[in-house]
Amino acid sequence: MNFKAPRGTHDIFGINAKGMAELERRAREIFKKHGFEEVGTPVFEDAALFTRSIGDTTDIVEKEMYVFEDRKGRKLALRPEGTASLVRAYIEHRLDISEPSGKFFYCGEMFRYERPQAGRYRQFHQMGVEYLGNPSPAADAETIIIAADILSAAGIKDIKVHINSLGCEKCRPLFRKALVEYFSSVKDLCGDCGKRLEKNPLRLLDCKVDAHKFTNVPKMQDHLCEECAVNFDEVQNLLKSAGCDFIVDDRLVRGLDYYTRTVFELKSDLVGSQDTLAGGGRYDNLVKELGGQNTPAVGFAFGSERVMMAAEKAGFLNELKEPEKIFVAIADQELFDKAFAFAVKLSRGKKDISVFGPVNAKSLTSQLKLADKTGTDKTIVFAKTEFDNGKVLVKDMKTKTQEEADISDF
RNA sequence: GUGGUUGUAGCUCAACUGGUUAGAGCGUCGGUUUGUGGAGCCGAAGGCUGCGGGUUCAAGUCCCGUCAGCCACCCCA
Repeated sequence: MNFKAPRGTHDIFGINAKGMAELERRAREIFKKHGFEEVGTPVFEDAALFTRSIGDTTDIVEKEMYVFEDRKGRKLALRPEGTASLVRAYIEHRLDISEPSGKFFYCGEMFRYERPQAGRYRQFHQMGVEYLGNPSPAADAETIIIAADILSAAGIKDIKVHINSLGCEKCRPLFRKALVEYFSSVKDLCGDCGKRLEKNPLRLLDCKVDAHKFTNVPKMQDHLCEECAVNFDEVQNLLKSAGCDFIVDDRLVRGLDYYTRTVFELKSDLVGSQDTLAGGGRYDNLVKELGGQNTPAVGFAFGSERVMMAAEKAGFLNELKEPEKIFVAIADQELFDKAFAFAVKLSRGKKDISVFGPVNAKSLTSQLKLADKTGTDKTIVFAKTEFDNGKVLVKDMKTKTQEEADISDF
C-alpha cells in the first residue's frame, strides 16, 4: 500500500470501465452518423501550440498546464484540451484537401493541474468534434444537436442547453470596451473581479460575489454587429426547427480565447457544482492563427467522467447489456486439454459471448462456485462418462437446470 | 491557488471523557468426504489506525506538520 494513484487521477475498473466503454461506443456511433471521422493526436505537443491557441493569459495556460522539457530540451505540454491538436493536425497534413468534409472527432485523455473535486480531475477524458471550413449557422446548430443527442444517449434527461454569441473581431472589442467602462464605475469589486477587469472583462458577468451589484449591465446582444446578429438568430431558428430546446444566456462566456460568435454549454443538475457536461463554440480565427488557411470552424467537447456521473444517476449503468457468459468446467482432470481446446474454439466462434475456463481446480464444487461468483449464465461441464459419448453437460446457472448436449453442436 | 471537512481490515463502519492483545457486519479463503453453485453450520486469514513529529506513565483518540480523499470557491469538460 505504498503507492497510490497520483492526485487527481484514478483507476477505472469493473462496472465503471464498462460504462465508459459503452458511453464512448454510443458517442462514436452518433459522431459517425453525422459524418464525422475519427482523428488521433499525441497526448503531448509543443507547449507553444496551446499558449497560442487557448490564450497565454487564460487559467488553463497560466497555471493548469503540465509543461516539461524532454531530454533534448524541447518544451512540451500534456494536452489540456483537444481542439488545438486537431487543428494543428488539420493544417500539418492539409486535411482540408484530403478530408474535404472537414468533420472530425477525437477521444482521449486530457490533463490539467487543478484542485480535484467532484467532476474535476487532473487526468480526465474528453470526446469532441471539430467541424472545419463551414461558416454556416447550420454547422453551429448541428454541433449543438450532436452534443445534446450524446447526453441523451447516455440516459441523461433535462439537459439545459445554454447558448450565447461572443461576436466577432469587429463587434467584440466594442462590447469589451463598454463592459470595462461599466465595471470601472462599480465600486468595491471583489479581488477576482479586479483581475478579471484587466484580463477578461467578459468573465465579470459570471461573478457570484458581485453579481447583485450589477444592474443594467451592457449586453452582448446589443453590441453584435449586423452579421453576427443575423448569424445568431439563424442558429436559434435552426435549433428551434430541429426541436432542440435552449436558453439564451447572455452571461455565458468561455475560458478559452479562441471562441468567436456562438458559444454553448450543456448543463445538468444531476451533478455537483461542476455542472457543465459539454461545452464548445465557434472559433473562426484559430486555424489562421495557427498558420493555416482562413478557415471558419465550430466544435465542442464533453467530459466523459462528468457525463458518466450524471448518466450513473440516471441509471445508465443498470441498463448495460452483457454478453452471455459461459464457464467451462471439468469434472475429471484428465479432460482438461479437451475442455481447453473447446473453450478456445467457443471464444473464436459465436459472437457476443464471454468464455471463462477451464481452470485447474480441485473440485467441481469450487469451479461451480467460481462460475457463480463471476456471474456465469451457462456452465459447460466436461465429465468422463458423457464425454465418451461425445456429450457435455450444459448447466443453466439461473434456472439451476442441466441437460446433455453434443459437443459437435457448439 | 484559497477555504471547509475526513483519513481505522478488500468494502461499510465501531472503539465512553486518552487506559490492557483495535472490534463487528459484508466480502475473501478453507471445511461440511471425493461428478454439481448462491443458503446454513464450523473454522481461518487479513490492520505499523495515511505518513512524520510532539505532549503524556499511556495516543486510533489531544497538538503540529505533511500526504491523500471528499465538498465548495476559482476555473472548466
